[in-house]
Amino acid sequence: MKKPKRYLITSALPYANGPLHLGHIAGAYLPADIYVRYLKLKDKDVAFICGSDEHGVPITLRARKEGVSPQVIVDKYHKMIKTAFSEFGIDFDIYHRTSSKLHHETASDFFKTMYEKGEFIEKEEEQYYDEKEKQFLADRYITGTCPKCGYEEAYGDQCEKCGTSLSPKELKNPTSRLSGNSPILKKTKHWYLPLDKYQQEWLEEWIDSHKSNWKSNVYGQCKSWLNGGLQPRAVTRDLDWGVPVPVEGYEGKVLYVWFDAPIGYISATKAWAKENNKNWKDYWQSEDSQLIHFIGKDNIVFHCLIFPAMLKAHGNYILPDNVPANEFLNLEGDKLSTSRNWAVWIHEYLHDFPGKQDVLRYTICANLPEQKDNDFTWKDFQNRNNNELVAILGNFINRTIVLTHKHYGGEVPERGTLTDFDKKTLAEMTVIKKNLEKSIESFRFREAVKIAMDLARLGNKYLADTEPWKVIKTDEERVKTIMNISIQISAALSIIIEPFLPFTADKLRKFLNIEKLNWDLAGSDSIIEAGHTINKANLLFDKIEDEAIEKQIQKLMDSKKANQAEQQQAEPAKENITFDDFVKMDIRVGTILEAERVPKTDKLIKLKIDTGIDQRTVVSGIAVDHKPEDIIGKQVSILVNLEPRKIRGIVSQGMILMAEDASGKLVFAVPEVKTSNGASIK
RNA sequence: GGCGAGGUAGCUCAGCUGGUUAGAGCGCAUGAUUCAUAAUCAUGAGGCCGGCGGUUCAAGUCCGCCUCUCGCUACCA
Repeated sequence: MKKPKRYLITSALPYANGPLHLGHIAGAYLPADIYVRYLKLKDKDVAFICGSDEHGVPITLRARKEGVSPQVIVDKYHKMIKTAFSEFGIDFDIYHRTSSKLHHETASDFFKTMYEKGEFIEKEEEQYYDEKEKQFLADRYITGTCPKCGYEEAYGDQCEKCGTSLSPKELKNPTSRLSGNSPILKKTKHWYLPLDKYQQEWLEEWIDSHKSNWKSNVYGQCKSWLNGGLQPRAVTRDLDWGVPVPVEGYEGKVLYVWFDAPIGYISATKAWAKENNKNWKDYWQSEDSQLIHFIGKDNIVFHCLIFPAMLKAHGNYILPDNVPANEFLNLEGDKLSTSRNWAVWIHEYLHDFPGKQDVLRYTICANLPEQKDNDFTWKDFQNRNNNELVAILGNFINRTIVLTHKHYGGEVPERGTLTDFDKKTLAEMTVIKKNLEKSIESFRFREAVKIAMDLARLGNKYLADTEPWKVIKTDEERVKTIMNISIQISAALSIIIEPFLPFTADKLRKFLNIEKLNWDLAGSDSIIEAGHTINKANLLFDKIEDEAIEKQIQKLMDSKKANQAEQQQAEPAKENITFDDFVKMDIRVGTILEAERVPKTDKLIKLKIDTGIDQRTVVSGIAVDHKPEDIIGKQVSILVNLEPRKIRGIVSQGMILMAEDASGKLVFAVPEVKTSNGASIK
């Protein structure tokens, strides 16, 4: 493949609804930053683009809950996220935002072009409308009684109590969360992106063409979606927070956030180009540019299927050359979770470990979930620091600088005749540089960072084998050569660690008293000339003691405890009902006569129950905790006058009463001693 | 249940289109060494490459079945 003239690198836009954590960094930001720093060291023309995704319903809901405008929410998190990135050394060329005017214009124009080309399908449907607030209601803006479990606070898209996904029209007694009134059904028009059509026309073929150069997890995910058959996807929705739909007569509609967010890459590029006297079209609309999206696996469908479909439908745009999505990073064996506070927050890390950005960058990089989910532990963080950064890299630099000062007052000595071992070592440097390039260019960053450390290992080995501290007593000339070469290795290190450890590289350059050097110099055997004076060194890395690590682990244990406490807290009682309401329920004692798993389901068991009144079939979602053969003959409590319901094609007549704890474990609610079938429970 | 990704040394992972005694880092053991933050260097121990069957002269690598983990999805009143 021909070399691209310029690179357009994007990292997933973080949602401006919470702070950044470890998982974000590992997924989309650190790999991108490493890649970009590498390209820039090679003097490539690169635009590294990111920004906050500031639209969408969760932000409006949070705003409403906190009694402020959505803008206040996004301003807060945008600033927080931007600061965290910048302090952590994730060096975007621009960190833009989708609430900006430029973005609104860009997204609006993008839609308009597609609209005028007739790319969209129009559909008119009935949707709930709040007459008082004069607006259509997004799914999350409607609550009502869940048709399945009777929970009264179910949302329009999902019942939080029973987990069922719903559509607003299924809710009983729908209520607007805006005004508290009952909404009415009103016709509304929306535009859809015909992904099914694109799939047939070119999308599937295009994905297939990337089978060999995309990562298997990425390609596999795409195929999974394509096999399921893509469906037209609504581009617009009725909401007041977002980019307004630029069609006359359709005020009060905005672009769906999935549509407007990726356009954020384009608007951010425009903003950057303007500030830097560049032409944004060179990056987005020129075939000799290469577009790469760095994302986490949750974003694969948007960046590999939907956004390319948008770009192609719009016309003129290039499509991504690669989408190196990472899997997920876990923390101490558990999934990262914002709501459960199971995370390492970047702003907290920066506070707890000042000046140690590179230690975390290194640990994350060495553990990047490139092929599969991976685990971050604080113990590993400490080990990586103490046994690798301190012992191998920091130590080599320190040895070299101390020796140079001890014998030569900090002046780089002349090199004499090279021995075979010298030559071999210098040749090895070149090999390391080449391997490193190969790894980075194929997005294998954990391998890359290991190779970079190999250069420091090479340095330590060189010193151990040449023993300058011994040779100085017998052959002073020889030691000059040894130290000269050690200095060259140190200088090469200052270059090749820059993508991974930019803060350390900077420190090292100060020790060596040099400027930032071009990548290709790393393969040279004389980066620093003899006679150059280096500075005195302090330490590149400090040891991290057990206490610091224990403190972090304790922090996590505390949030685990807090979560458990929250889980154990019983839910508040439901609204009072009358005795009449209660007696409407006919609960009986019954005996399980037969039990068998419902095929092709995980949870369902089909039961035959003797209720005393009759024998009937009940389907129950208990297979996770109970085996069919264990429960035959068991007495249970059964609600017998529940409306029959078809589940997986089987008519279920009634409901077995179960006690469910916070973890979801189910146990039977049964009579204390055996009693007769049909006995009434009241 | 369907789809996708994984299951390789104590731990974290490489092993590309099948080819000589299966690799790395950390950890562990032994030895060497002192310029260096008790850091470094060398050597070594440690693997029925999740299980079973098949294709092949040859399989960690290809095919089938099973099993476990993760994700998406269906199901749960």
